[in-house]
Amino acid sequence: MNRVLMASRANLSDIAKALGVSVATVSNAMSGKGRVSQELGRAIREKAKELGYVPSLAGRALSTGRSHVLGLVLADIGHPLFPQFAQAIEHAASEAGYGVLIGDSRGDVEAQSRAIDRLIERGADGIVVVPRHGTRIADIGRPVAVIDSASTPGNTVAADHWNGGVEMGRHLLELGHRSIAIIGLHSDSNVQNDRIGGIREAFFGKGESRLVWIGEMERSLGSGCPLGLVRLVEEGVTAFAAVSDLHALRAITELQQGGVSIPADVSVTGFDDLIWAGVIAPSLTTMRMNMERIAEIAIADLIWQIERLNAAETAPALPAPRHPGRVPMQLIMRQSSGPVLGRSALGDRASVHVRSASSTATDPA
Amino acid sequence: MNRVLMASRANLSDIAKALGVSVATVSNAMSGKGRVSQELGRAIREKAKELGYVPSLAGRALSTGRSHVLGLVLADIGHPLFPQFAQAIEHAASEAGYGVLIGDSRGDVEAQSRAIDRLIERGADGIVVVPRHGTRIADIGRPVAVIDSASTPGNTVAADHWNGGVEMGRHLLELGHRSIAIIGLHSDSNVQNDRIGGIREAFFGKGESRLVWIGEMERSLGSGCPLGLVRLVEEGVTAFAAVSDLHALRAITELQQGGVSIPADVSVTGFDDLIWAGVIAPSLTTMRMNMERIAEIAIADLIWQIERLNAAETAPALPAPRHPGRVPMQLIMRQSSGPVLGRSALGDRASVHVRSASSTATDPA
DNA sequence: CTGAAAGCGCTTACAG
DNA sequence: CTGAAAGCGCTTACAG
Repeated sequence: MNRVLMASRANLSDIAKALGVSVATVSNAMSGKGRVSQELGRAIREKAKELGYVPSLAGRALSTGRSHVLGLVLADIGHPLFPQFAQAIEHAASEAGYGVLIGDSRGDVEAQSRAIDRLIERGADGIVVVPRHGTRIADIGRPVAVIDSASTPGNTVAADHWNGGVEMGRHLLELGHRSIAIIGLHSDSNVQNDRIGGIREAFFGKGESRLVWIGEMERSLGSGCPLGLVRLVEEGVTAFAAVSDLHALRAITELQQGGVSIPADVSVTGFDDLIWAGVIAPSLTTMRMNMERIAEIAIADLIWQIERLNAAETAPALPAPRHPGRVPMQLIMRQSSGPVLGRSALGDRASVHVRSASSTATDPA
Repeated sequence: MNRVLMASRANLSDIAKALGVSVATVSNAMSGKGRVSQELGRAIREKAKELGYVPSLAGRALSTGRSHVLGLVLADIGHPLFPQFAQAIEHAASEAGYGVLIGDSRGDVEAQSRAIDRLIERGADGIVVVPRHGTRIADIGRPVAVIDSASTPGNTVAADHWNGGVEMGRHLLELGHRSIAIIGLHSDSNVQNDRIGGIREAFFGKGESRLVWIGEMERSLGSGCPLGLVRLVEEGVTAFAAVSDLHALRAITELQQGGVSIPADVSVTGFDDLIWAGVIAPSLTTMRMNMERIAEIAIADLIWQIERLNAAETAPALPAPRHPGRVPMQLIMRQSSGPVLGRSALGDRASVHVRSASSTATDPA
């Protein structure tokens, strides 16, 4: 019989009975709200531990109207950055006593709203959204924290992509590069636009930068098509600044396959410090977001919104949390970016080694 | 006043009042359980829609003792495979009416149990675990589905890693390869061991395969160290079969940097079809898991366990779901693996091009 | 076919 | 400082 009791979880009422007090008192003691005498409080907590008491979130949720669960919606859960986000958000939320429910919009804009709706129906108190490029989050009648870029209207917090771009540009300038190609996917991403804007700002008046849009090339040549980077090298480009490590990886392999050596012949840099950045050869110089900090701020902001909602007119308005909307990025210098060497002869050298896969690339126009 | 009512969500009681019936009947009509007359049922559902009724999961959870939330715990949420898992699990769970709460064990074995505990405290009805290499999941007194490898005790469902290995081995044999190197991380992963075992089985008596353990090399040379693959090519290896696309990527870049051309000089293959497999140059031949199917089966099994728990002695025992513990993998042939060409001269050719980063690699012993 | 009632586990004013 | 009571929204036997 004892076993039977052990099997089903103890609840407040069990503790109350065991101690001959009321559940209200037990509840107060556990939450530290209503004042309970020191000794009774201690006795209750002890008994709770003894019985292996675990509060029922469902019961609490029902009476407080708050689930202590947050939703996390990403434009594309399949994106290689998702793990970093998920890990950081989960950690920050967990520290604050919240669980994280995932929603997937599979890269589909319309599905994004449905994912958010589902999360809300599931009772999420608030939602963290890393929106799809060019999407605007509608008012969903519940707290939302948007992580995108400072230039996105309604953005809550994000890495300082623009300045990250500036720093990356400066890094390349310091290495002696004066003609670079910036590689992006498409122009409707605020994050990419900011990074690109920053790089160009750094180069303004000090060197020239041209743009390679992968998305456009793929639209005509098909996914995974060569980007024609070797030709750019022949034209004098000495560095490729990709706005994502994924594109940087693509550039590195295409260049290597074309016989261009990195960083001896050209430099390549990326963004985000994705999983492979440290292990490919050469290892990739990249610009990393401070996910921990971003997640912390997003969660703090969300929780503030949630609590303000609960406080309503009762308490004096909670002061809005002061936080920077932009969190600095960090340059991780690795092997793929190096000083400009004697590259004048490179054009010839590269063309000699060019092999089919990349040499057949049409113009990067 | 109408607005006020709209603002706070409608509940069963609102519907009941509006129609002059009892909440029990409304509940029955909505769930389709107790029999309710056709017309009343229709009227109720109509009114529910009109009022924008969204059931309260908290209320339901409290009365049924089931949260309809599942936990997803991965050894390492930072693993590049996590997005695939998360997406597939989220989808399958969502189809079955369950939400997915994420837990992160940050690659730490002990943290894995704590992550599971936290998820349970949050009320998860069951847990999907993709365990850390070499970990055994303790009985947590709640339904669990383990996704690892068929050779893991207690495994619920997984890709057929062994056979995937066999198929990959055959693919390489068909291309004419007779001497290959298999690249793995470390030997305490069942998944890796199965994949390796399969490849070796295919090669048994038909060619030779040697093993490169990245983990061991890194322990002595540091993370991201060169793997000495060019030397292996000089010794006659014509193909590298990595048990993960991450290692394949490392191999490809190291070989390319060393002046070895892929697939003209050697073939490289991977596993998992990670995000970059299709876009690097050359694109990567790999073996893909059927995540959708695996997730479906894991979720179905989990839900069966959950329902059996509820049914208890009442109903006749639910028949256990019949499912294959091993889901076939699929070979994705891309450019990185090709037929063996005249490679006799390769040894010299490669050594000529070798550059510092990889040429200084010590023995892969 | 429909409804009254109890209960899931917790919190929160309100009395004492 | 402590407790009795109501209520959060739903479900589930059990009557009618």
